[in-house]
Amino acid sequence: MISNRDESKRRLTASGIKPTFQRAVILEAVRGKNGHPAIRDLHARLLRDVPTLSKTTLYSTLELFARKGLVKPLFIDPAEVRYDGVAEPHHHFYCTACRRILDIDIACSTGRAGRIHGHQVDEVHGYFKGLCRDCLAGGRLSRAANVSIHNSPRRKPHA
Amino acid sequence: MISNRDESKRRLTASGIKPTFQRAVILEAVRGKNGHPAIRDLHARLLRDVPTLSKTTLYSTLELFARKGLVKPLFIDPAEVRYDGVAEPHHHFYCTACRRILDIDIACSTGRAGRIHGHQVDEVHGYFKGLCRDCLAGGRLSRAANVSIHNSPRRKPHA
DNA sequence: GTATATGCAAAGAATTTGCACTATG
DNA sequence: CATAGTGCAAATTCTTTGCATATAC
Repeated sequence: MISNRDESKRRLTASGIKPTFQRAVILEAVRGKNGHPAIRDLHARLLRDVPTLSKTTLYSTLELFARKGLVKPLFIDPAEVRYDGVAEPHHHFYCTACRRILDIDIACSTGRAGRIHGHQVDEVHGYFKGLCRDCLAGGRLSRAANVSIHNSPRRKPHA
Repeated sequence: MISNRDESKRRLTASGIKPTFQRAVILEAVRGKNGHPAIRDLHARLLRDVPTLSKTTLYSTLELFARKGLVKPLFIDPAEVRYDGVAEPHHHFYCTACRRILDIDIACSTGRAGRIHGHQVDEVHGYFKGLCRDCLAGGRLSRAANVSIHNSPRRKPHA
């Protein structure tokens, strides 16, 4: 859709980022459905539209976006960094079965909390882990859940 | 101290773990001062006492401990997994300058929250990030803080 | 046109795995 | 003794880096 692409470019310009084709595509993807993707997900997904897109570009672009506040990296998945296209502070639920990350809409300490115990708090992350309701209900949406780094699944080597 | 070592062995036995020498040493270290160590920290620290201790053993032992509930892995440091020797639920502060992890003593959603939005919550992690009060006061305790994975420092390759 | 972005290939680090050796009960 | 734990070495994956090419303004 032209509108999404243009919307992304506008957003990039507004953040002081030169709106290249790749950046617009990437921003669009991080903000789109299938939220909270990992670099690998983005790479696999976008390769269809942009066959030359490299992981190098994904890494550098997402770092740039994070630096400019357009996306937030999440360290909730023990296997890899996931990216949140919604910059407004909110909490997250990580399903240890299907590995999806879902937004949690509770207000507890969500904002910049200022100071705690004398420490200057710049970020607050509420990470909830367990089984999402879809997996509880039968898990037909489940992806492979190879267990590895303790208590949490991790993608197994493709050995 | 013999008592700490014995205390660790007792703790291992109580958790149904065969109390080997290495395991006692490792448990002692995770629970001791310099809390929330990474595998690398433990390896460097323990090599003095147990020169043959391998990272393989550290990985497998800590996974075992986590499975038995003796320690909790923390994914707050973007660079590596850190381990908490205190299994009771509590929150954490990560200093982006000195990379220390400090316990945060607030009650917000600390316990097993049961259900949220229909999801079964098994774990709750409150991760606060910013500058600790020591670093704010001058940072003489600071370790090297090589920036990498966006907004948070990561140990640089030893290139 | 010139600075910046992109992408390929290779390096670097954390983590996992296979197998031989060793210590525990 | 027999089982289970330990450790070395190699493999795997994520992430970073160097440099040559291509693109945006």
